[in-house]
Amino acid sequence: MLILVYQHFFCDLEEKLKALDKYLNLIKFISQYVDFNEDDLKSIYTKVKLIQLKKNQIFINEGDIADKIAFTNNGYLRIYYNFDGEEITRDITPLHSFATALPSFITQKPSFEVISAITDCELITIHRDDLEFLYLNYPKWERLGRRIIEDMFVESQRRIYSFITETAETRYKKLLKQYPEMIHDVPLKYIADFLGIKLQSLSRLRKTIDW
Amino acid sequence: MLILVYQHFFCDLEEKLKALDKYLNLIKFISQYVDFNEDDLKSIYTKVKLIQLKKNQIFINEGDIADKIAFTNNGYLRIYYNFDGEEITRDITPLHSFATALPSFITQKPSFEVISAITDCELITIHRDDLEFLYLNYPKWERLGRRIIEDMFVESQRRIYSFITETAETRYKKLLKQYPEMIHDVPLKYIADFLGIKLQSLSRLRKTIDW
DNA sequence: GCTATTATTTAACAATTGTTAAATGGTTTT
DNA sequence: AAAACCATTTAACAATTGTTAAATAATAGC
Repeated sequence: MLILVYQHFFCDLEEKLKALDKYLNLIKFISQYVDFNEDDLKSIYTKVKLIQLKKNQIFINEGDIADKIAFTNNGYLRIYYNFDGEEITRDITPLHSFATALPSFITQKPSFEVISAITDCELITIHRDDLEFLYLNYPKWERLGRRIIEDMFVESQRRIYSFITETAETRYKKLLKQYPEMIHDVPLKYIADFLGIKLQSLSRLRKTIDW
Repeated sequence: MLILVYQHFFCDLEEKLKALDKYLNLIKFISQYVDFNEDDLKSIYTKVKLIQLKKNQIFINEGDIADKIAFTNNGYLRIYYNFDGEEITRDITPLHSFATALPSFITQKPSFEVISAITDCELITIHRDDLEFLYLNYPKWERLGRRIIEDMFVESQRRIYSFITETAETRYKKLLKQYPEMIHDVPLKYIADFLGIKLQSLSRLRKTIDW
């Protein structure tokens, strides 16, 4: 089905190949949720933008009004905020997932959260107005948005369970198991934050793990 | 606006008053998100069911396939699962909010989570099929669903920040501040779970708090 | 390659939270 | 009212995590 969509979607070969290269991950991700035909996909094709971020470059800054969402085509983003003079990383986006500073995106008030690139990143972005346009004009897109955020909520709840029931060591082991490549690209200080412990505690914990 | 809707919505006085009594909280909640007219509201009026739960009665059990969502018209629900022979409470629903075992509700697989009544509860419930019907036939409902779950996600992320940056004492103080009435109706063991600490630790912490 | 910078580790000690077990207090049932 | 049950507190000790400070390792810039 996915292949079929692809074949009909892009008219000429060159464009087809270029788009395949660029948007395959996004289309794969979307197709998990809603069964899109070529017209549905066309509706987004003109709306999205492909951007590159260098390591440590900021996608959404503190005080910005978040007006775009990113899909990580490549690389890792982190979401953090400044707390007591320190940066507290709340989330590290897995490859091929969505991120924005949602409180600001929803309310259109200045963001307290910052989103920046841990590694060099390639992002597929869509502007809030365009997304809103899709939501209002294509019920399927609204449905897609709802389903994606539902899954993000469930994952978030799973993480809360892990804070309640698991030790930091267990959380670390499970993170490694779930995202084994992450450890190569993401500095430990961000991972420590994500796990809810201090960098030094993570380091100590890593030393004493018996696998 | 809300009043206006009400006036047009219900034809005869008796029905109007009864419904006002029953569904006011729900309609208030919904109206925060989407501007509904009387027709929109009518679309739900025939779909929802009002049910009463006694204290400790179960709304969705482990192994059930979650096929309904609850709005807490009155009383407190808790969401927990059985972990290592113990019940781990992940969430306590505030008054006038939605709850379901979402992973099961989404996937239609047996629920690992249990939802039960902490106090006597009055719930407004809607069946999954009916909600699905509303989603598919009324874009506004899909929109409502998306916006509610977005807010739930944001709240969930806020809680993750609190696990990362705050001590249990701070989390407890903030909970008291946010939901001062909760402490009267909800046993401390559930609150301890919610905060991610043991009952005994919460008790110790309560003793040493300097306000 | 050398230097400066950043990332990670190490260690000693402090604070917080968990564990176990028992006591106290409150409610419900009989 | 007494008994049984559940909720909460208390306490001693254990385990985990935080704090501070420094050493070592790795990386980036020159």
